[in-house]
Amino acid sequence: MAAQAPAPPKPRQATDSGHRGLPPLEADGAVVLRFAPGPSGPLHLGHSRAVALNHAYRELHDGKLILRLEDTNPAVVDPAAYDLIAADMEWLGATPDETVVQSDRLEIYYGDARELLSRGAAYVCHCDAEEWRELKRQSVACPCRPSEPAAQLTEFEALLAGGDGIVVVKTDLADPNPALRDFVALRVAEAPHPRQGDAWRLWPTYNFAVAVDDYRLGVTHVLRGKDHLNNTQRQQWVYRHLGWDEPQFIHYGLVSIPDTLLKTSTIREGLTAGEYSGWDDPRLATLAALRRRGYQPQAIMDYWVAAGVKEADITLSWQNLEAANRTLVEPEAKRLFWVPEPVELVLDAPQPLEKRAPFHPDRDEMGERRETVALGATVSLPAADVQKLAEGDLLRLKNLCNCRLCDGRLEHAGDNPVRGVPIVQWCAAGAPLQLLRPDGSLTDGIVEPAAAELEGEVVQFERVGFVRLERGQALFLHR
RNA sequence: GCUCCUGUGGUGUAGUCAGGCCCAUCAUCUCGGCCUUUCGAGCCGAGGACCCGGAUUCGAAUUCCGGCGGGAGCACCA
Repeated sequence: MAAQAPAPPKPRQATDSGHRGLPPLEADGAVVLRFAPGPSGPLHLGHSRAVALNHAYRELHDGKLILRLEDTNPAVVDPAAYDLIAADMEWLGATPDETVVQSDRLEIYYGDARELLSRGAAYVCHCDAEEWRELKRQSVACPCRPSEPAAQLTEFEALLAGGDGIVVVKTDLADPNPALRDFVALRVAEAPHPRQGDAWRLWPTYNFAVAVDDYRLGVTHVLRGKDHLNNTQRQQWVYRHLGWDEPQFIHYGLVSIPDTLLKTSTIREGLTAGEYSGWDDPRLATLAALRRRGYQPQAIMDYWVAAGVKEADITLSWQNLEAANRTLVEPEAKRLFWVPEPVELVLDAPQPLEKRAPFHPDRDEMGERRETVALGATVSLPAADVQKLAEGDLLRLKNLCNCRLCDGRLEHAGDNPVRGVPIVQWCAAGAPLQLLRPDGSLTDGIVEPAAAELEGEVVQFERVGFVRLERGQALFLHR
């Protein structure tokens, strides 16, 4: 007999114990969580919320976190994604305790499908897809639905061997919510699977595979976005049909991430069209791109924990995420002079001058950059700063000397800082270095020699912002 | 169209279940000041919110009713 309609997912109980951070889960034993992406590409900022929340709860309850790769649609599997996703999780500090791959588990789904069929809780359907949907819309059973379990099981074995058809989980056709009436559990996909070749032709759909796996892997808490609210109710039908105890379902609101392309399939299109240099193109919000620009995983994780698990939809604030990252990066970042759109001026000084500039203004132990500026040397200054200067104006070359703009040259005007005089970064020696911003724009500039030793590091270009140095270019992180 | 979720300053969040301790918390943000040889950091100060309307109550962000707004699902995708 078919089960009763499951109750809608219970709202999360607020059991905040007073301390900051996430409210503890209701749990009377071990806590098992899972992060379950489809391997269609590497992870992006949107995915990181699920990773962060599941990981935070694993830590809070000393539980277990499973990475489950949901690759039951051969058409959208990227073979490279399995490793990329694992690497992204590791970078975030959320290494899974266990990894399972759905395409390795087809026999398990078949077993539970047979059980559903034998209980009269599912049926094999050969109707035309359009007609079947239309009948559902009208709350009418299709002709395949009523036949006996024994006949259904025979149909199922036939379907495994060949032919067309689907396996459908019975729900309540009269459910007022059209999204909840009978859903497909298995369907035929003849395309070869990147990992399994043509070993299988009958593949489970998302809802069926998720229900089976969450139960069989012992998941106690299903933590995911609100967009799965209906899926939860569909999956609950499987639990009821098979007499399984349900995990606790928790849904957090949708996140909208402004000014950002997150859809993996769209990114992939841009990639094949040559629009992006790779998954880590700094214009993207993949974790690979953020990592490359110098984002610290902890900033991302902390951001999501602070956002919590409310069901209200939220908007990500880049400003706030940047602030979280800045507090992490600021104490460690060495300071460097980088001169954007440089203008060269001869510096007239009575003798060679020596620059002594600390790598960090608040941390002497990080050392300093020293450089001698020869007599009659040319220094580069930011064009924007030079333009603001009137003839005869006083200017301080940071960590070097004061000078005055006279006749297109800089005249030395004392060594000690003078209050109220604008202070600018400059370069005498130095190498050309372009700054690439997340909007894709490139700015030419010159960086001081000390940069050569700092490739790969997050540094601060004084008066410009934090950047990560690569060979031949700098990637803008944020102010 | 049907079904469901949700609404506290610019952003996120605490408080909402058990109405008064909330002229509302914290962070970020914005503005001003101090400090600083960076427009970074730090310190000090200020600014800014309970979607709207009724009802219940001595008292409502918190309860009830009605609006309005935002979002999602209705795939042989995940």
